Amino acid sequence: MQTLTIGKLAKQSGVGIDTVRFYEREGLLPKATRTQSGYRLYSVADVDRLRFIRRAKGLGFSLDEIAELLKLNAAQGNRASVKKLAQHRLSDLNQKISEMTAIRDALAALVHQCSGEGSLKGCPIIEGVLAHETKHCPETGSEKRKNN
Amino acid sequence: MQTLTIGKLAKQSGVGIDTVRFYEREGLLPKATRTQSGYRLYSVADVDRLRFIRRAKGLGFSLDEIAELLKLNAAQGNRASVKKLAQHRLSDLNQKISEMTAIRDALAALVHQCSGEGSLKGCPIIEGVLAHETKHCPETGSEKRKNN
DNA sequence: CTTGACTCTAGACTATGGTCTAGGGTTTAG
DNA sequence: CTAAACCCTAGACCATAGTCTAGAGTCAAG
Repeated sequence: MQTLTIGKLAKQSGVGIDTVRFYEREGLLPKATRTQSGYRLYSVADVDRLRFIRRAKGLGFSLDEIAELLKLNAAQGNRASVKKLAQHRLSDLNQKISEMTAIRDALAALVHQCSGEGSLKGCPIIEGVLAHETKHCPETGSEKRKNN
Repeated sequence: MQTLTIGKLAKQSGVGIDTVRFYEREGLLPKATRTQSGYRLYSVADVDRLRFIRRAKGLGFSLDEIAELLKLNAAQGNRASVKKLAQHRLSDLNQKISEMTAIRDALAALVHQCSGEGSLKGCPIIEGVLAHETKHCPETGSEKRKNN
């Protein structure tokens, strides 16, 4: 079984060297075995693991969620827990998509109304942003502990 | 014309006090006039400005973009530039929405295939993430300057 | 005049996901 | 043997958008 240095691993899995070390620190990759001089050694299984991480990231999983997925996998977890995680991600995605779509539609309407000519006085886009009632302000993030 | 202290301004515009100061530092609000003892003083125009910022943020503009919008407004910019900015945001949004939708569909298919029962061996979600070819990996952010 | 509410500053800290630097040691090709 | 290319560590730094802290000054009410 051939072993890889960190540079080869990084190249083969399409991430940066620093990223590999970062993932190790964060627990997404197990501590690598080392040569007597301290160099990390990897196997092709690690290439797969890194690719898994990349793809899961591509599916919008956060590193924390990916760690959980990998843990479930390693611990011979059951499908129910994996499915739950994936469903959670799915509804999160649906939520975000509908929020963004609402925003997109509001902005598109404004852009559509704007001739693109003349001064800013009465520009529908500027006015539109000024005029909007709080409808289009999804969580502004300032509802927690205002003015101390 | 009545003036407001920072606390009143923050309350009336629905942001935190620290946020007001932060926006001033970042150039989204002009340097406030001060009392002789150094307290910031604001007018109702500043309430409008802050509300503008909130709403633009709600429309997905970044603080940098909002600063640009405000600058255009202040500089009596023309509609063409505002429209350009808004269109840029719009296509950005459309791009993100379609990426997220593709991801959502891929994940939904995986979840749909998974019974939610049994061990992880052969779980369609895990296998799905492992099997995916690079199709569903939009910019992974590691194409810039890999392995130094 | 004191107390509490309010404000000031600079700078540290949060979360996310890395990326880069300095100052070394190691390995490999010529 | 030497130089390039590679690897190591700890810790700083990036962007984003704030949030919080410490220590001090100010303002209004009782």
